[in-house]
Amino acid sequence: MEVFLKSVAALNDETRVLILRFLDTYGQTCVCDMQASFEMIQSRLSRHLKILKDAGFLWVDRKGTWAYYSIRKPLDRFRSEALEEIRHLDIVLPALNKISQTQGCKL
Amino acid sequence: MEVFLKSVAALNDETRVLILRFLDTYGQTCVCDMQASFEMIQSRLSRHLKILKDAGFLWVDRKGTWAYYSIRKPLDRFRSEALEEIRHLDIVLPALNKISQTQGCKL
DNA sequence: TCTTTAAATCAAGATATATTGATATGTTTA
DNA sequence: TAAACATATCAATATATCTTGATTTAAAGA
Repeated sequence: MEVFLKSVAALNDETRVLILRFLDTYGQTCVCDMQASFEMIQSRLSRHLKILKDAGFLWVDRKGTWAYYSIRKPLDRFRSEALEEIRHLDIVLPALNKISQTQGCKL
Repeated sequence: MEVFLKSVAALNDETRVLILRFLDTYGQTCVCDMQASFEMIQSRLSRHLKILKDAGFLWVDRKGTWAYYSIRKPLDRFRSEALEEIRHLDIVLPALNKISQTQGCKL
């Protein structure tokens, strides 16, 4: 029950659904590029990423001070069904703003 | 997005997960039997049933003053996957206490 | 080692959701 | 039509979650 409710709680927020859709669309992305793309303040984004990670949806790859998040694979059945549902939602996704490649992550 | 989040929000509560499992296990049940089975105060149960119904998980059949709730069929893909997941959770379900058949719903 | 940078965590306030007890609605029966 | 009953809704409080800004951690480079 705990694990199921944790997955559901993670899905129960529009911001996190957008993040899942974003990562599903653009693939592995570093935190600062997500910050720039979503124009979201760092602590807020970080918190949502943690919740999604702790609920088993995301994987983090750390390189130095940078953190690259991606959809965890494989997802179990329920989580991948949720993702499939999210994939078909009519959402306006922000463009991928890869500031990391140009000016670095000075935000 | 709205509809998806409404489904997810409905699932995001242990009591409601129990109710879904209960109705999936025992089939259509009247409110007062659920009250008796869960030993739950009436307004609380009624609220949770409404949330599940409004989220598309339940169907209500009214006969006079009585209301019989059941899992709505057919469920769409995401909702039925959620139900399938709930079906496999390790839950201690209360026994079905059919007070409606013996003393009526005097609670 | 000191500074800079990226990310995570913390604390406070704002917002949303759950619970309870009281009241309202609507149907049946006396 | 009045009373009893099953269920729904409301109002107040309690609890949980989200947002923000500040602080902390940890890695890299000067």
